[in-house]
Amino acid sequence: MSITIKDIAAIAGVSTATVSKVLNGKDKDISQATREKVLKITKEYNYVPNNVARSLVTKRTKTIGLIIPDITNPFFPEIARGAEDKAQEKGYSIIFCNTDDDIEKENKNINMLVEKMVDGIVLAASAKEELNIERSRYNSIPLVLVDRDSNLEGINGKVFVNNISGAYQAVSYLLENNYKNILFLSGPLSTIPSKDRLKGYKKALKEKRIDYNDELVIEGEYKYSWGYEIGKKVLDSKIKFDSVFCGNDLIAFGVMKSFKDRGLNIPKDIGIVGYDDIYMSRLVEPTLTTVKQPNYQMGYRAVEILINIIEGKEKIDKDIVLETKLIIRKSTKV
Amino acid sequence: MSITIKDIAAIAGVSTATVSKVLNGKDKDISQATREKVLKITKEYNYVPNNVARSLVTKRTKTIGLIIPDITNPFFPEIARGAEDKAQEKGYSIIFCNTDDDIEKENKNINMLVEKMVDGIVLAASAKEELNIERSRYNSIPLVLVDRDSNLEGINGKVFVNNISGAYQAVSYLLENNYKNILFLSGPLSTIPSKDRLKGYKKALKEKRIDYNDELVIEGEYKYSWGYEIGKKVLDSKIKFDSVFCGNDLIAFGVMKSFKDRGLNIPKDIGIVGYDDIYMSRLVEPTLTTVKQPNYQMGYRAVEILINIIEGKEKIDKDIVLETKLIIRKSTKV
DNA sequence: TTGAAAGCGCTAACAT
DNA sequence: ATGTTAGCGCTTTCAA
Repeated sequence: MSITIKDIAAIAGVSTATVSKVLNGKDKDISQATREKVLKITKEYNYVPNNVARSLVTKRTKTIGLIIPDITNPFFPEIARGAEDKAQEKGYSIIFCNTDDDIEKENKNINMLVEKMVDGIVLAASAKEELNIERSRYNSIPLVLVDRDSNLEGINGKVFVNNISGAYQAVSYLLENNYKNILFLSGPLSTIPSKDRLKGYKKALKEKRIDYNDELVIEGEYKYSWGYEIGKKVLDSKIKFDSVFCGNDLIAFGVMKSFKDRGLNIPKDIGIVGYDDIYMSRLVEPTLTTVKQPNYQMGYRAVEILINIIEGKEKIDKDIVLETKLIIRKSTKV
Repeated sequence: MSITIKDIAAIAGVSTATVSKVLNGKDKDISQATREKVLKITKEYNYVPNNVARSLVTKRTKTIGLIIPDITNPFFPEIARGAEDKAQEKGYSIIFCNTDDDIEKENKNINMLVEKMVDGIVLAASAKEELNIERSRYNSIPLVLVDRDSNLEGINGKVFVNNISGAYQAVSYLLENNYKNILFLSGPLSTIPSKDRLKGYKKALKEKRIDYNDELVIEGEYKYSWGYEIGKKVLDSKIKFDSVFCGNDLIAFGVMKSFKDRGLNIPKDIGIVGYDDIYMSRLVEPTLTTVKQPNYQMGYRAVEILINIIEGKEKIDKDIVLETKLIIRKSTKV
């Protein structure tokens, strides 16, 4: 098919070993003359190294697997981008797989990656906690978790974001700006991040010596539609509140819409804070105060750790917790 | 390290050829007994096939490269997802790379993919038209273009969307609903899709026997901020219009905001149509009438064609043009 | 400074 | 029904 190292060697009148050496920069003791000759032929014949052959002997594919639930969910592209940037920087490439939070797909993907001999895997685990592929199948390959925890064995690193302090920041800010009764519209409390946000909410209250009132915490879904419905309901109920902390931005948008429909003014009548800082948050009316997660950083750091492990620079397992940032906009009054 | 086909063969007391045959289902003439024996050992020892060794001999990596400008741009995740779904369906995996519309990165990525011996490449070309990596470097590997055209040589397939009819649909709809003077806020007219949308705009006018007035076409950027600024300007100008067709949804959001700031009612005073149907379009107030592009389909079909070429099922080069769909919401009156 | 040779783990004729 | 053998294209001792 295409030209190989053997052809180059023949043309140059040297051995394949020599060609390999100059091509890999292991040419300390190769004469300048042959080096140049080889390089010239290489160019001339448009030689393309075959990395699968190389991988077979070096046992390194220079590729890493990235498993996420769904690239279509606005939360993940930034993670993927961060991961790819770091990988590219280090000469690695990324195979990516979507799992749709489906354990079966997740296992299938892991298997495929292992068979493709990836050097490591970054996994944003499925929300379901039941996952339990026999880790023995791929025990030797480094695995770092991103965003979500998992009960998988043999995890070599974790990069999460501090959801407790994220919620804490948001709620404290509300409290400091004279909002007293903060409704918390949470996503499903089955996941750790959701639970942590609730913890942060409580922590902020406690610090300001405000009693926790569980009537003010409502569990729902991370969806616009739920925000919209619950917004109406809550207005019709006897629950007293002057502000809302939402589990994510979509819920916030939904709530906002339902409040505006009822003629309420945001932030004058009710303050609203979201979570995620998705692109839309700066476009809605009023613009949304929200908690920004360092998604790009998560992907980037995860791959960084992974490559360090792969290349033996990192000895011990490593856990990293990234901090969130409160983005203050117009849906809260100061 | 881990167990190989040779080990399995030794344990089972058969040859590697036999093991290979049963593992690959080429076992028509293998006795049931040995088949079972091999399979059992395979399970027992947790054998994982080494795909790089396999690829070296079969010359198939079962992986394809996906090159896009930026997964972080809301336009691309759907394409990526469609591509991955089709790939997975066919037992392929996807290596993905971001180019940031940077020719150099694009070339670097293509080279990397070629060296990794991918079976084919799906490319959403950079917006810049100058691209011209020597196609000879990877002449043999199938390449299909998605979304954007390119002057690359040796392209084996193209999957685009019909921007002419997309714009035509939008503008015709406006015209049919008694809007007379349609402002077209276009993105940069240097790209084919933008040019095509202008063509569609003109075509719709012509069909309704309305004279084209170039004062009503303004070229700008595909950004919220540009939409916002131009919206104000246009209101201050003497340009007469009763509706706006926007090059994309972001522009539409910007325009909408500037009009609402001036106390105009949408759609009563002015109708607005966007392009892309990004997630936000259904959340803004009023919800946005817009043109939906079949992005998922684009990715899906591109990989479908690519795999057909790879597997020799497709002989001739193939071009596909997908149709858009007008999503009617509340930013236009009926 | 260079080369011979072994081998990475697997597949695929071709024998038997 | 099973095994022998020759590679795939490359890297890497080790020897020259």
